[in-house]
Amino acid sequence: MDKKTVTIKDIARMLGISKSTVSRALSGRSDIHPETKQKIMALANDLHYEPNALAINLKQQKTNTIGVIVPETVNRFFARAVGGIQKVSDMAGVNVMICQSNESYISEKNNLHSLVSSRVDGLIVSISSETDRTDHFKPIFERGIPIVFFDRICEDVHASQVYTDNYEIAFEGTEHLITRGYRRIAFVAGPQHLFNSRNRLLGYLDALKKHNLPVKESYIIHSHYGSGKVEEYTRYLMQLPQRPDAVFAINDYAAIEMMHIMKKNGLKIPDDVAFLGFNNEDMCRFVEPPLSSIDHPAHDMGAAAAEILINQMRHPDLKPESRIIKSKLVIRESSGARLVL
Amino acid sequence: MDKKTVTIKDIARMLGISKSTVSRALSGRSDIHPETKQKIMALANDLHYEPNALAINLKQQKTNTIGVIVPETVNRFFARAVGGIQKVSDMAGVNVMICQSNESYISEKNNLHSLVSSRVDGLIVSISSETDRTDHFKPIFERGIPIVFFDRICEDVHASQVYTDNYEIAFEGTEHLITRGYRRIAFVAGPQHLFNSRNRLLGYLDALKKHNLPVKESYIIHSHYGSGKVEEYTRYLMQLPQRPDAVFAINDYAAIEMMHIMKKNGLKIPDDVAFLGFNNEDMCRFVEPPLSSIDHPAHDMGAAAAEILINQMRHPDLKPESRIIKSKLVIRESSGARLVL
DNA sequence: GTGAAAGCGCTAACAA
DNA sequence: TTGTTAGCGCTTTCAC
Repeated sequence: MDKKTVTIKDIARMLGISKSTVSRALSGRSDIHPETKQKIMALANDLHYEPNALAINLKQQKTNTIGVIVPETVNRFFARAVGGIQKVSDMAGVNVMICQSNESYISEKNNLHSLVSSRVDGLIVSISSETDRTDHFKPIFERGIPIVFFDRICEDVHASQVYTDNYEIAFEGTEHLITRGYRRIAFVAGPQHLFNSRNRLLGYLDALKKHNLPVKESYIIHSHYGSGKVEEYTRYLMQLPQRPDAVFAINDYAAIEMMHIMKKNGLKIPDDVAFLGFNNEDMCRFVEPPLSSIDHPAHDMGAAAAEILINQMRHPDLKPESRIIKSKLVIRESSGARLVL
Repeated sequence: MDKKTVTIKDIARMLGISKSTVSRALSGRSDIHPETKQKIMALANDLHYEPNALAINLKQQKTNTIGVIVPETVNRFFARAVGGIQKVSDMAGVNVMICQSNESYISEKNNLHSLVSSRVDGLIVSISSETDRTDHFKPIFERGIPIVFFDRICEDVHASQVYTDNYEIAFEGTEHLITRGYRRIAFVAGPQHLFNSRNRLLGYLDALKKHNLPVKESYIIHSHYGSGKVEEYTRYLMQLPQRPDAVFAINDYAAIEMMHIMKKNGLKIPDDVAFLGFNNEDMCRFVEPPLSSIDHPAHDMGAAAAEILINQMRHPDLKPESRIIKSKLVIRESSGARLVL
């Protein structure tokens, strides 16, 4: 069954010419007789010749490929970001290799080495929630492989970065809840070694301060992404002597599940408890009541990251670039009803 | 900046030994002096040596990598399937390259050639909704590269297949609606050149027949995946002289959006209209009322596909294998309330 | 236990 | 316009 794969050598032999001529024809060089080229192309086609990218890339010392490491694409934020990366890359004619760290430091490291071994020309990375050190990226970046971190960025590597205005939008979201009359605002925070999570928490805290509201440690939940502990957190919040009257959650999944549980326990949304999520998933529109959320422009972030990276791959002495993409507060009914006091 | 990448040759020179010895040490051969090995490993580590996978794979004539082509990972079914593929592959120590066709035939073809060019040792594919011919797979499969199609399989290529009991589960779902007392059951079908869609439609039709219900063409919507036309379909169904009293939809997104629109138009779910979706997305639990759905075991399908493929990569003369994974009807309130007549 | 040499498939000087 | 040759980084016989 395993018909030997056909190479330029085979084509050359069959046509009684040299393999350089075949190579020239196949790679669209001009200095070749039209007729010869014709014959070569025809035969290549007949034989279903597929160029060996390994050989080409080895020879060229570049792969025209960018490596992508994201936590996981079941998280639609990252799926959409990858979509943005691929769109821009396709336009530019560069290939993309996607890896998932599954939120694991060790997988992230493995992915990284595997991509570098495959000699990708650049990297786009959003670090795993477990990753709290950066020694794996440094030597690679210092060797001159351009890296663009996005969303979950790596602060102490002096590479390019694409992220959102976390602080500002968390501030704005919190302030929105406050002006709607909510006073006991709980915050479901992400891991604090992540730049994003830290800044969002800061925005929340500063908004409280600005409005002279007390900061209560008991209202701040330090969650891990996808920890499956939402039910536990909800129960905890509901049994507090002073139950919160609003929840600002690190992502929509947590917000929606929490809202669902509270509803089942007889709480009215948003009269008893308001909700505000993060990411503005499609589902926000369809839950009852529709969930207010922060529109986190995943696709644009991916696209921006790819733009920056491809640019750097083509102009290696460009300085690293930071780009901030604005997110947007989308107000729906889950935080919309209570009157201003 | 661009410190030249270090190769075994560099290490050999620096240590005053031959590159074959370095190679032997690095690839964990036993016939090497412990002390020499020690020195080599230490230096490799210091220099952050990264083996060149291109060179290794070119030499070995294999890459220990499987190529995956899925329509799109923003579709969580495929994201979860990829998760299953990666889990099994990781365990087996093989690499995975993921491509997305974005439901486009031409992208699928490009992905395919790019993966073959990269000399993947096998392929796992779920074809795009646009793909209605198979000439691109045939020559590749015939050359001896093992392929496993999953979910959206390619019938006329005699490769391995992993799919669900589409006919049976659609039959069961339809029958469930019938026994709950629904009589005018609309069906949102997928593209009919897809094996899945065709069998699901058959299951629906046969269930109607078994219960002596008339088949109405006007109740069958031929949709495309992700067509963004749900609103149009919904309006169409609602204005029918005999409005359907149940909708069985090709996926949960369509079902949820449709349900949402009908609710806004004053219809009671499930009293006026029942809903049944496909895929059992997490969100089914959180919408109002919770959506009944077909649990489509995405992760398991991916895992099975990877198992079969890896097996075939290791034992090239194995026959293609077909595996059917059972799906499951999950009944929730959206189809649960009406009494049996 | 180690080295020399050939070759994986391809491209790119350089010659002719 | 075409052929010859060297070499990308690595593994793997075959000698020693």
